[in-house]
Amino acid sequence: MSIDEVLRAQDFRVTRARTLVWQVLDEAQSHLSAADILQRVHDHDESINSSSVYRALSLFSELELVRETRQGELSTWEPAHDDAVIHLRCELCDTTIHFDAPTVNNLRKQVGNITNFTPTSIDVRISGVCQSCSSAT
Amino acid sequence: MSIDEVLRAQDFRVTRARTLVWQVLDEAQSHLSAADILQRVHDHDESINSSSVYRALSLFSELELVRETRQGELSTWEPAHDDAVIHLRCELCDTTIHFDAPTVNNLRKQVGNITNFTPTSIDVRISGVCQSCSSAT
DNA sequence: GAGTAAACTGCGAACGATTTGCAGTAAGTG
DNA sequence: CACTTACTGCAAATCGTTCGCAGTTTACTC
Repeated sequence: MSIDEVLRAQDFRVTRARTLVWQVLDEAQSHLSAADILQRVHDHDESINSSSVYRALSLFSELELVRETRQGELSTWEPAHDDAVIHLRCELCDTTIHFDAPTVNNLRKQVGNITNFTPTSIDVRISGVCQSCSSAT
Repeated sequence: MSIDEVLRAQDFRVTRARTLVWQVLDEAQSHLSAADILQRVHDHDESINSSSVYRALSLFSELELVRETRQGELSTWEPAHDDAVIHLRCELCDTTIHFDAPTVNNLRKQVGNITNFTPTSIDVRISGVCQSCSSAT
């Protein structure tokens, strides 16, 4: 289902701002800051305002089409994905990559079994140095 | 080693603001926002300014005496602790509790072995509903 | 204790990412 | 094409956090 269809199916209008923001996130498939997104949107259409970008992002969040994450000072967004994924964030270049680890689900179960806490979502983040930064010494 | 000694050992001065901020964090042993901290500091001394609280927190962060975390909109601070600890955050009451899970270290090793990413710190957060909130239905 | 240099504080102004109010624009419908 | 109203651009507001500066405290020496 395309973004247009998703929007229309829920009675939201398909607008240039929304389409472009989605396209940018979908093409990048990585963590982008609001500034990144705005810049890439502007590559397609200078006239889109930052408010519209924020408004599109918050709509997409509500529809659970994107996932917002705080990284250091600012928020980043990426297309929504399964949460049994580890975010590896490079301290040098600030890039985040994904690592698919089924173990994460065990961790979640473990907590559910041992404690009286009922988990709904899990978020595993590891900071460190990525391959390209460590080889670029 | 008391906070006073830690500070003096590194040639920082022991001041009322620093002492109070540390005392508040140490007594709470939980995640406090800057506003929480300021308020509790003010319970002891009205004259301490918020800038001083922020400055104390950022000093303590550099000395790795406290750990700063982003929770939703704002930052929270807590005394530093081992990172093989899972943060369980209740979606209803916004409280964060700790769960000691040795498995976390396995996860870290796994990533180190399988990928070319060199981990330095790991942060596992689980959202859900805590016991008191789920029984208070 | 008094004297000193430098570190630290309070204050208020600045900052910067995000949000909001409003008047105008454009998406969807018939 | 005409009409309704959701959505947008703009500029101003918000709000947690940071910063510059003048005045105060700390730690140190005598």
